[in-house]
Amino acid sequence: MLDIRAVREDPEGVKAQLKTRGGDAFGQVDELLRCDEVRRAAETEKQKLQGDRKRISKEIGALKGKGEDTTEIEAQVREIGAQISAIGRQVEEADQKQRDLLLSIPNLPHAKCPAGADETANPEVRCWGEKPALDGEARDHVAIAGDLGLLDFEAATKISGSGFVVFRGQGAKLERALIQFMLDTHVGEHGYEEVSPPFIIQRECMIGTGQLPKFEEEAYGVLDGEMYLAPTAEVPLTNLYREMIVKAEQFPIKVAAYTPCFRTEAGAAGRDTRGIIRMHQFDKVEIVNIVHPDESFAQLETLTAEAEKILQKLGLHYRVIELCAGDLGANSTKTYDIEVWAPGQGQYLEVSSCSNFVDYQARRMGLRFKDADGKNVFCHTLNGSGTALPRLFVALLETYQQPDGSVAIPETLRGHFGADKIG
RNA sequence: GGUGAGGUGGCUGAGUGGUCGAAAGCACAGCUUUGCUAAAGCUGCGUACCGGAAACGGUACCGAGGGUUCGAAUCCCUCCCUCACCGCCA
Repeated sequence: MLDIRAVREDPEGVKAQLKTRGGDAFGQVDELLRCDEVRRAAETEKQKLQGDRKRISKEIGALKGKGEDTTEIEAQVREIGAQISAIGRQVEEADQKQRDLLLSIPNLPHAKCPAGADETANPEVRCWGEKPALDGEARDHVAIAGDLGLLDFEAATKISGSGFVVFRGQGAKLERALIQFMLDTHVGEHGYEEVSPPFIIQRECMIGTGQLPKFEEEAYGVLDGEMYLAPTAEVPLTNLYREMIVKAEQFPIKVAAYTPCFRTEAGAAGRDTRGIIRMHQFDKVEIVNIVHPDESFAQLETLTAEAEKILQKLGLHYRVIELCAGDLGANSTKTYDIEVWAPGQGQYLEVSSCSNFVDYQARRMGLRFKDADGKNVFCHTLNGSGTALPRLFVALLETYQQPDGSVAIPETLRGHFGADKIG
């Protein structure tokens, strides 16, 4: 949510920044400002009337104490009361409209955000490792896992339909080992607090982190839309601090969690249909930071490095790209995507998206801290996948496949997995 | 799910339908004094919004939302949450 004061102060600047995203969000700015003006005028009028009522009502009390007749003056207040409820409705209406607009206007891309309309314009920031030299043809994870009995698509379809998968045997164990390995890394080496949150989420929290109201169709609702299945642990983790005034000494707050993630993938039908690259339910370890506003951009570098560390430890080749303005998520001001190389796909797969939301989420959820002057100021929030599991699983299988059909387990994972190969 | 008790400022905790944004204590901040591993006194100390360049002024907020009333923390209704006991259950 943008700061209405900031929008009031520099409407043209805000519009210009929104324009870099493409789309038509900038058009809502004028509507927002009109609404703001109406709202404030009505608010001022209402407050004046309330002041009158308060004052005169007190007089009535005093007069009655003296036993005087107050019939006439009571009628006067009754009239003011009617005016207050009339103007009060206007205030409410304008208030609601303004809030709706503010909740749907995306964040401003940061000043140096690369220009561009879509993912083809995302610049590569850095690259780690090299594409593995495989003996023979690169098979894809579906073939590899099929031979080893790691994934069961038919069973998943029977249970839940398309877009789901059952991990079986060593596959299920590998999934579990990866979760453990990633959490251990973030908690043990990067100083995160480990969290195990609920997966069913209140609507207010989904609004807080920005999944709603804009992306309703992407979330699984339960209980008639009162609750939602978590689309990412970002939602419960960040909302841990909703409606709170944290202490500046707590910065940086670092929390990590494993959760399954549920997404309808509305609008993505037909994309990435082979294998487990795009699922309605997938596992992910998420890392969330809450920091002082002065620190957030530096912290984004740290957080991204922490996510990269997972891939480095597993010896997986990857690249980091920065999202251009046109590809940037609605809530984010700056995002790095980490893409791991998957030899069987012949392409890089996004396994992590690391974003700085500045105060956009904090303002939505009322997450503040007391600054040096004792003022309540909105924190900055960041998050990143650390990392998404199915695609990591794909990269692992395809990178470490052996000519004999087995899959080697990288050194760093053997402790968690309990073996040095599958098959 | 049932029954009972509660939800007041950072915490504890008073509160009569009108002078209550709310006593008192604690905590916290500043000042003063005496001095020494502290004490006493004084002062200040909620949040949001509106107006204002600012100083400051105003309005609202006593779990949430409705209602009664000229006027509600205080009366009525609904809901939520917490605690206790009971029932059920992984």
